[in-house]
Amino acid sequence: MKKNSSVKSANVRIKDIAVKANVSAGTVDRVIHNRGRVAEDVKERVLKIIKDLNYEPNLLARVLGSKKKYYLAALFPDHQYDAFWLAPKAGIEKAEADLKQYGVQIEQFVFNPHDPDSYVKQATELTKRNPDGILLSPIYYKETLPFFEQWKDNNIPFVLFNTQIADYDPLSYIGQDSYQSGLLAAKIVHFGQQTPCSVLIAHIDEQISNAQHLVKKEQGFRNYFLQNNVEHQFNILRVELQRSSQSGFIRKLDEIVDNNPNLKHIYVTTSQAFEIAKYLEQRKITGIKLIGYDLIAPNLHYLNNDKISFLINQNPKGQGYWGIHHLCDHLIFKKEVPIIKYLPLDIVTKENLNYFLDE
Amino acid sequence: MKKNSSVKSANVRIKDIAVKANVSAGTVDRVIHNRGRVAEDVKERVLKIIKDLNYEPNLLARVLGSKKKYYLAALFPDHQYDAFWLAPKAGIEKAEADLKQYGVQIEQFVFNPHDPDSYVKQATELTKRNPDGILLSPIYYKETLPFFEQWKDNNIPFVLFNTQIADYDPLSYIGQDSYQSGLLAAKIVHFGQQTPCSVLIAHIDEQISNAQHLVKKEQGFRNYFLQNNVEHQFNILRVELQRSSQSGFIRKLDEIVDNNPNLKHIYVTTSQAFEIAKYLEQRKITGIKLIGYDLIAPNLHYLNNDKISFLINQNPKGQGYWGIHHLCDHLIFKKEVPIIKYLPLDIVTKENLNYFLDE
DNA sequence: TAAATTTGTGTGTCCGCACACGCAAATATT
DNA sequence: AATATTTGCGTGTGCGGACACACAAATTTA
Repeated sequence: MKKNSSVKSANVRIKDIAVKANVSAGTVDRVIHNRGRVAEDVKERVLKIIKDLNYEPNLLARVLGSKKKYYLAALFPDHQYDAFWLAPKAGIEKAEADLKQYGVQIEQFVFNPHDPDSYVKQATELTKRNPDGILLSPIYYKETLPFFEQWKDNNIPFVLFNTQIADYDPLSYIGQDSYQSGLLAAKIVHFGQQTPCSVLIAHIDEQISNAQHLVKKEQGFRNYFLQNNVEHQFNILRVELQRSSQSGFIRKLDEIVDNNPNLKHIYVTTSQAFEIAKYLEQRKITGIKLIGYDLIAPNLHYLNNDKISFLINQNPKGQGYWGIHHLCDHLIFKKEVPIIKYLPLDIVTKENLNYFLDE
Repeated sequence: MKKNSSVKSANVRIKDIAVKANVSAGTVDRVIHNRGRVAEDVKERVLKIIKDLNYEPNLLARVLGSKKKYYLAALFPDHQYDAFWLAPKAGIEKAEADLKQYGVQIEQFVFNPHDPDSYVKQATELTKRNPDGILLSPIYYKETLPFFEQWKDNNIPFVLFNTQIADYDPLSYIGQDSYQSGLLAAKIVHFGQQTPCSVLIAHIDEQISNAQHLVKKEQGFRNYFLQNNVEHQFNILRVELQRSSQSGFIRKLDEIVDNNPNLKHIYVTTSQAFEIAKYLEQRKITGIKLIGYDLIAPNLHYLNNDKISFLINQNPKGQGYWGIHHLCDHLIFKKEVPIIKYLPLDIVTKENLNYFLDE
């Protein structure tokens, strides 16, 4: 019974529906696509049969028959400024290759992540192209909103990744759960530390004010100790560092290290853990364990060195890949798309690094 | 230049080749499929043009046009005996849904993992069905070889997962890198332990003799300490336990615990970490940290309890999923398939568990 | 040398769907 | 009442490729 219905459903064609409804294929087609020009009673009859027979259109034939091309646009920072962005780019390109057969073509718009004007300029350019769908990492909140509004008016679906902005309901958000990753980092620290000690949270190279995700990471990190009733064992410090000021960077660290002989762990909330590793190496400090983010080359160097214990990774390649796929699921395959998709928080260490490097 | 060639290649059709070669589409078709009946010089001319134009067949049209159906078979243990197998099963079914459009249909053959006869029986049944491709977890070495031979003779590609047998070169192997996962477990133990202590390796419910992967896990685990020159800090014990003998199970553990007051970590090489957790809970022993494998329900219970610190997971759902995909890449899409594909070794803890549960 | 095969090639139909077009009947406009 | 428009429906072609078939020319066989 059950078996038959599911097996059969794969083979129901428009023609079958037409026969059963005593109309022509064209009429069924008009019903399916809501093109009008169908008598109300006939329409309902057809609709009922479609439902009864569990009709599922053959996507291959659909795509082949409609010669429609889909132009998608992707907006994200130039990897020249931050190697992190190589990964989403690769994911986007992989998705493009996967979906080429379906008439998908993607144009990339990259901008300087330190320059809002560059962002706006690229977003404007992108909008002019009037793509069928947009994938973007909206790192500038204020600057982004007008574009959201415009896209919404033009009915262009857009998917966000890496940075979330909930206004103007995007089709979907793909990315990191910053709070949770803070919790996770704390768990690792806790596991690695039985005796009381100091722990430093280091925010590097981003203005906290403009980076909500750093705040959330810190909250998650701190809350872990509270939730597990071990806050008395951990003296939590924090610091904001800028790489641009080399001397300030070192001075601040020196001060912290000198004043906290019991410092055992540093949690770097950005991808710049390698800067701390470099510092520790230069100062010949051992016994401080490092946890950071992102599998970029300088981090990997220190991970393989055992100077960095763990890197937390949230599949940046997958973010690009799934972002494009979500757009296509919506546009081409008319599938439901989850409003939010968090990719797994991977704990990466020297011993399992390999598996995360390619795919 | 480069740009043009890649953009254009998407649109080369058989017809275009035919025109350029001054032959009909049928002839080009015969060349492409090596159906013979083409003059040698014409064949070479066509082949050259195909290459020059960078022709890539439109897969959608291909699948649509050839009404060929692909019957695949999957052979793996019944999840009734070990919940682990629910995951590969789910992956296989997901792949089936993905590939249904391409005419793929999969039949599952499940067996009792404790009974070689059951394995052989199902494998025989499967072979009778003469599928176009086979995905299997060949947990019985000796019993498997004759089937490999038979399939090889019949030119039926087969993909292995979870358990590797290199003889008779399968199309591909997908699964775990046991040695590496042993290393990883040791890394975690090492990170969590600054002072000298005892560590127990527990093999539960499998005869070591028949389970090469357990041996490899143990090797990896031990070698970590050697490679990092910390073997003197860790007193490594080992034990083989059988759940079938409840009293023996407890007696052996009691003995070890009593004789090793400094025991701080237990590494369970199978999915039965929960049994140890249960034991520790009953004996009200705290201060011993547990690392195990696989996200099965009883393990998750103790993971959420903080009785198990970490579970190592090698995406069992993905194993089923990718296994089927590899078969189809080979059979349908004529793509190169990697001979070996290790899925990421995930370190799972209470704090990132959610991400690994569905996808 | 005539008949039977074997090459080599082109043509046509189908796969399931999208979409344009054609056309009669019903309805609206003047 | 004659004409114009709209509604409701069917037909036909194309998407790119697979495959069956037809058929002339080249070869083989008798």
